[in-house]
Amino acid sequence: MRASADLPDLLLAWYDRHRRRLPWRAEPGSRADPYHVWLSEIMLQQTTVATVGPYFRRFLELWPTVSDLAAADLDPVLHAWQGLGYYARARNLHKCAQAVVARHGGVFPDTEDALLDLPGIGSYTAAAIAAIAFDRPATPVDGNFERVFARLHAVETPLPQAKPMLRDLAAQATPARRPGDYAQAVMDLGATICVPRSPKCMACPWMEPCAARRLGIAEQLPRKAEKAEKPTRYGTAFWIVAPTGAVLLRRRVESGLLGGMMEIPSSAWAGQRHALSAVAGEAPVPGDWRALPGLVRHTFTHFHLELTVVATSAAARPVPGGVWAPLDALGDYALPTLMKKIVRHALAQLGRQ
DNA sequence: GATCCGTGGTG
DNA sequence: TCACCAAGGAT
Repeated sequence: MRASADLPDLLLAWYDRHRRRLPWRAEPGSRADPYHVWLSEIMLQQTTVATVGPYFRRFLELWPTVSDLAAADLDPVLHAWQGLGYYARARNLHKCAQAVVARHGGVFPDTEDALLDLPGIGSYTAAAIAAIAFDRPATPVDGNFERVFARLHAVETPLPQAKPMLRDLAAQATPARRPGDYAQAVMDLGATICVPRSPKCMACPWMEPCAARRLGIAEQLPRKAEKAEKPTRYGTAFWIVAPTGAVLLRRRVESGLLGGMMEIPSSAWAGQRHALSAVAGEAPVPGDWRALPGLVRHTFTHFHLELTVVATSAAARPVPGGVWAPLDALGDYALPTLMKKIVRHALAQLGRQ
C-alpha cells in the first residue's frame, strides 16, 4: 500500500530534475528575494509565465527594491504595467509597496496573516509568498493546484463548488519538509504535465496514485459550471487631432474597467448600435465628424466590444479632463491594449486617404 | 456566492 | 474562428 506521505517525495524528486528556470526563481538551495516573489506573484495572477517575464525584468530595472517602488509616482507604475491587464493590480501593487514601507520598515512580513493584510494580496498570494520566500508550510491553491488535486482524487464536483473541498485536500497533502519547493513543484506539474487539455500522464510522477488517471477521466477534470454568454456592447470612439499633430486623450476614473488608464474618448458603451448623430453629443469637443471604415473589436473578461471610430480636427484648446498628446509621444502614456488598437486603426485608415 | 476586472496564446 | 485558459483579488 502506498502511504499518502509518499506523494510529496515523489513530486519533489521529479521537481529536482525538471524544475523550470524562471526569472523570479532562486537557484536551488537558496531562498528567493521576497520582493521578487511578491512582484512575480502579483503579475502572475491570471497571467501566463511567458507574458510576465519581460514585465518582471522591466520593473526590477525601474524599481530594484520595494522601497524604490513605494517612492515612485503611480503614473510611471501604470505606464510600466500597460498591456498586462487587470489594472487594479498595478494600483494595489503601488499601495502595497507603500504599506510594506510604512508598516514593516520596507521588509516583507513572513507570515500568511500579515501578508493577507496587504493590498492586492489574497489567500493565494499570501500562501505563495509565505511558502516560496519564507519556506513556510502554506498551501497556495491556484488553478494548477485545483486541477492537479481534482484529478489526483477524481473530484467530480464542478468548480467553483468544489473549491473548499480541493483546498482541504491540497492543505492535507502539504509536507513540512521543503514546503516552498513543493508548492512550486505542484505549479510546475500543472503547467507542464497535468495541463488542462491532453495531460501528459505517462510522464507524471503522480501517475500511479492518480485516481482520475486510473478511471481514465483525467482530461475531463476538473469539471466546471457553465458560464454565462458574453454580451456585445457598442460605442463610438472620437479621434480628435489638432493642427499641431496632438491627439486628445482622457484619463479614466480610478475605479472599474481600465481604471486610472488613459483612453481615446468615446461614447458610452451601450447594448445596441447608435448612429453617429445620436452620440456626437457625447464627444468632448464639437466636430465635423468623418466615420472611418471598419471596426475595432476587443473582448474583455465579461463582454465583447465593437467600436466605430470617427475623426475630426480641432484646435488644441484645453478640454476639461483632456490631455493633448503628441502623436509621436503616445508611448509615454499608459494606454491599455484596446486604446492601442483604436490608435492603430485610426492611423491606418487616415493614412490611406 | 456572484460579479467585475485584461490580455495573449491555443486547439 | 472562437471558446477556453492562465501562479486571483476586491467588492
